Amino acid sequence: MNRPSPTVFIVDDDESVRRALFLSLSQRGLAVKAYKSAEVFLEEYQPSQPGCLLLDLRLREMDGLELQMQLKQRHCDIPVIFISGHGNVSSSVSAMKLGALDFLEKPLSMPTLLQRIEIALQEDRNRRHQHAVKLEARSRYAQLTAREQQVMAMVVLGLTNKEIARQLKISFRTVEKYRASVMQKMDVQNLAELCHLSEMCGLGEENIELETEKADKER
Amino acid sequence: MNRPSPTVFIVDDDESVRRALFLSLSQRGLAVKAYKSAEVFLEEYQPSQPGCLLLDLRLREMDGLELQMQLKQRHCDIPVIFISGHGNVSSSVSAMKLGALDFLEKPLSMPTLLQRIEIALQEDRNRRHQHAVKLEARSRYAQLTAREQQVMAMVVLGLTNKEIARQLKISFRTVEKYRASVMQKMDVQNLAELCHLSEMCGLGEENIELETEKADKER
DNA sequence: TTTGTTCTATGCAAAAACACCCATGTGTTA
DNA sequence: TAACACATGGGTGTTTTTGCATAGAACAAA
Repeated sequence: MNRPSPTVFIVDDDESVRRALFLSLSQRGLAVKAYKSAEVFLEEYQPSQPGCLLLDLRLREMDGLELQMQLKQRHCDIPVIFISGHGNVSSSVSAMKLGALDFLEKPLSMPTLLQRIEIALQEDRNRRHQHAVKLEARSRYAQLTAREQQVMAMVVLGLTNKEIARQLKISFRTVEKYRASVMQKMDVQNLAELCHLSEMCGLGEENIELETEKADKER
Repeated sequence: MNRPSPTVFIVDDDESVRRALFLSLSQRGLAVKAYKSAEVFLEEYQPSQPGCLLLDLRLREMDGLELQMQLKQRHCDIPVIFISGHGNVSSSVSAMKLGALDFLEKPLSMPTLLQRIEIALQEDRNRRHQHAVKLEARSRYAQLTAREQQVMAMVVLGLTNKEIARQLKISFRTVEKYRASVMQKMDVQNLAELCHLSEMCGLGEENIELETEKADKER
């Protein structure tokens, strides 16, 4: 697989700004792509492409905040640096509350911008790594059968095979079987790793419904 | 133990603003305490006191951002709502990056303010709950002996007693003993719970140093 | 219809964890 | 010195987990 190099995406409706940024950033060895509107960017952007987004607050049709929300809705968590000529406090606070990494005002100081871009690209690497780990675990989890998912959820809660068997009203030995399948399919060597994976990726919280433990006498 | 009711702390150097806010908020049944400077607040504030902080950006000596940083340094994570008469984008962005919950501009809309205060108080409850859980776990962890902490770290990584024994160059039986102590002192019933606790509270990542597993032949 | 997957159940044996009991040596502290 | 906490080792026995092998019933897909 080829690793695309991180790209600085620019969305600004001012042609001269786009050109200036494009030149300065390219000159420093960064890959740059510029768009004149949020709509065009949304159309073309591939979430698999690593990078960060320099986003102008005020745009013709869809404005910067709206684009940010759209990206959020589509679960694109590319780091966003807002850039604004006539930004006010209210919009900058909204942007930050929505998760923007930074909010810079024109005229831009090139050293500052470059530094923030560095931070944003690093943040992107971190997020992508986290995301990859999560995806990998989720894909393995998806390969478990319904029963196996149930058993896994209970195992991670610390129930013993016998307790699980009672809850599910199946044989103790059958639970052992499922448990072994889970360990194999999730590709973990021990309970601790399974717990770790489960916590990291928030797996299995949905399909458990425990009875309230009536008589624990019969073992 | 008596549960102090959540308090809205106000730090503003304008006497009339303090009085106005005090009155409006008290009227709505909120406990309010007002301070005329960051210094006085820092002096009097007890981190154990639940609530939120309405903080004026511009103050005479220490300004709002400086106070926010001071609080952060002292690990007080009281939710902060900034209030500013002549705030600019740059300071509002700094405040948000430092973790402020919100940043409102004067003149204040009372319904908005009340709504944000509600959010802040809820956030405070959440943070305090999290913090209490963490403290409880950490205090139990602190009662473990050095050896027990080492063993716990390895157990949570999924090592078996035999593997741990090899790493620490002590007897397998001794490890069993430590492991049992850990489970008892940490007050958990099974490995899953211990892992959960450890992940939640970031315990034990410091005192492990594993060898690189040379020959696994001798068991 | 055959093939494949899933859910179910069981037998057997080894490994691991857990729960009691015991003891020794080495410090620190009252 | 006596009491105490800690690290260390061991005995014995139970419970739990794990690995491997077998196998029937239900159901869906080829």
